[in-house]
Amino acid sequence: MKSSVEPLKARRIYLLLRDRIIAGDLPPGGRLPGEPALAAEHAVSRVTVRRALDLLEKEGLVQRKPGSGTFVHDSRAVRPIVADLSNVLSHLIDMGRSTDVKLLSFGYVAPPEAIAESLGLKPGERVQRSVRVRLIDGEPFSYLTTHVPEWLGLTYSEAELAARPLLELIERSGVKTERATQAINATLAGPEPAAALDLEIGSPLLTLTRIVHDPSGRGVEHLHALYRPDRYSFHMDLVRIGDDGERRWSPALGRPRASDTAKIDKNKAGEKPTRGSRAIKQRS
Amino acid sequence: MKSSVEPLKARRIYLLLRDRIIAGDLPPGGRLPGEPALAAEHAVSRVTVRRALDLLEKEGLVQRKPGSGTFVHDSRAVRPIVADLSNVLSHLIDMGRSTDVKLLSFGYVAPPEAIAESLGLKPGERVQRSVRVRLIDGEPFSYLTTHVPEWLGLTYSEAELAARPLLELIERSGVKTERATQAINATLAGPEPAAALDLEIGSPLLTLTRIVHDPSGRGVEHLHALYRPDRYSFHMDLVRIGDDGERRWSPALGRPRASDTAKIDKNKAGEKPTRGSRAIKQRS
DNA sequence: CAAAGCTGTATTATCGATCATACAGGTTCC
DNA sequence: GGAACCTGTATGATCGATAATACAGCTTTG
Repeated sequence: MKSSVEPLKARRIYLLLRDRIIAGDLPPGGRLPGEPALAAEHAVSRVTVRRALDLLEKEGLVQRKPGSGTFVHDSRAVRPIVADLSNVLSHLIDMGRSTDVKLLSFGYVAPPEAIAESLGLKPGERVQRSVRVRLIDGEPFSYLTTHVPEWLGLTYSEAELAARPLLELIERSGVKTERATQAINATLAGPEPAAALDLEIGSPLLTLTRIVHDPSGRGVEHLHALYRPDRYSFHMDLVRIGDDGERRWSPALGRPRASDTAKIDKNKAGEKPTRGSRAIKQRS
Repeated sequence: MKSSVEPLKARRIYLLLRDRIIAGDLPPGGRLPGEPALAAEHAVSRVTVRRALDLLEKEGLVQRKPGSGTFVHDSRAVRPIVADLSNVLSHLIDMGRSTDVKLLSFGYVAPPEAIAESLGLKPGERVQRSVRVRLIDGEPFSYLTTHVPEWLGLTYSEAELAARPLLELIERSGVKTERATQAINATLAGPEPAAALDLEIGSPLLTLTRIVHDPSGRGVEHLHALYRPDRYSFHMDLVRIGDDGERRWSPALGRPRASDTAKIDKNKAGEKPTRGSRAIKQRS
């Protein structure tokens, strides 16, 4: 299998430029540095820069004008979904966007040690492992791997997992969930997540690891979520707390404010604002 | 300038394996899949897998035993620093670790449009831009770019910025800061952050963008922070809120608990990804 | 108009990552 | 002991991304 050697320097430049565009660092409509300048900046040949720009153009992020320059295309194509800290997407649903879940894998396995430890399992105990992909408007944006102790996983079926939020199933079994800890980090896309999220291997991803505990402190769910950063990000409002000598911030609680939800998806179908429709809150 | 073509497939596999090890997916002390298996899994030749393992071994993350296998080195290598939501590092300092700040760049410039907008600046207004790197125990872990309206930036000197927290300087000028919004995301390291954080270009990074407002809602600081995910991550405790039909989480307030702070970075692992000089050959 | 800068296009050459293959020598386990 | 793993090592060939260079045609600017 000879397979292809991918254009990696070029792709990297593509990704970097793409990031800057999405981040708004390069103003929409503005001109980016000339090809020779970019070549020098990244210490590559102009040919390579050219290939990166080809990709950007093919994705519609950029428009080239011969003799003039290369410009950031106005229609800001990609704006991330906004989620608050608790990872709630309900306001998305309120806005009439459809989310969907695909179950990629389901089964009972021996857990990796780190997961066994975080769930407080005894050696030898097995877990239910599931991998799901969440879509919004048909596009995948998150890749969820969950591990649940076997005794708990057996209280629901594969079909139920595909259809209903895991947390709901857990509670249905009588387990109370009141506390959780989570960590947010970044990583690179491996082969499976890349395929599921429609990304290149090596693309950056946001990660969220959450461990849910029942009132006794026992771990009942281990969630590992990977998010496409161009389609998802965490937002939060902060307020100052502590005495004025102390420079501390604290998350502002309460429902997402109007200004937050307003940021969602600017140009995509300016639907009616906040229809109090029924909620199919899907979440994990 | 021919310069080198980097071993990119190999490096990618290296990064992916490294991630899995750090994440604890591959249990410390455990054996990883054989070289032929890894080669098949990533659809590359064994030689390439080998190169990835060479890097892991050189960093001490892995130990190879001829005839037996390749094992995850026990000394739990790199534990990220834990920060709570408000991005407070004070507990680190409490623990006797030394943090340091290096000022890389300081000046007054015309802001990118996105920043001007977020700070609510009038067209033509200039901003003070600074780039700083934060170190812990001598190792860089975050790359901070701040933009402050010119009128505010002029109230302190470059030397003061290098020595004192920006927020303190802002308050000293009489501006009150009570609210902020922030977003967390992921991206890839560009040339400058990569150099400053001692990373390869294309490494994954955690990003934090925070905009601080004064009581009138005027933006007074735009902070863009990049974090090395192997040295820094966000942690938080969550509690359930809402009526029981509602599956919502809310961050638990209060100071970081002991169990959190205990997780901080155990032993420092070494060696930057060596990879020769190449690259940053600025030829402006 | 003319200079300067830009993108489009073409050609040639190089170099190194990667592949495919083979064999040596150690370990594990039955 | 011996089969079946594993890592270590060596080899030659390939192939494609990248570099270097040159020139065309267009646009902008003074």
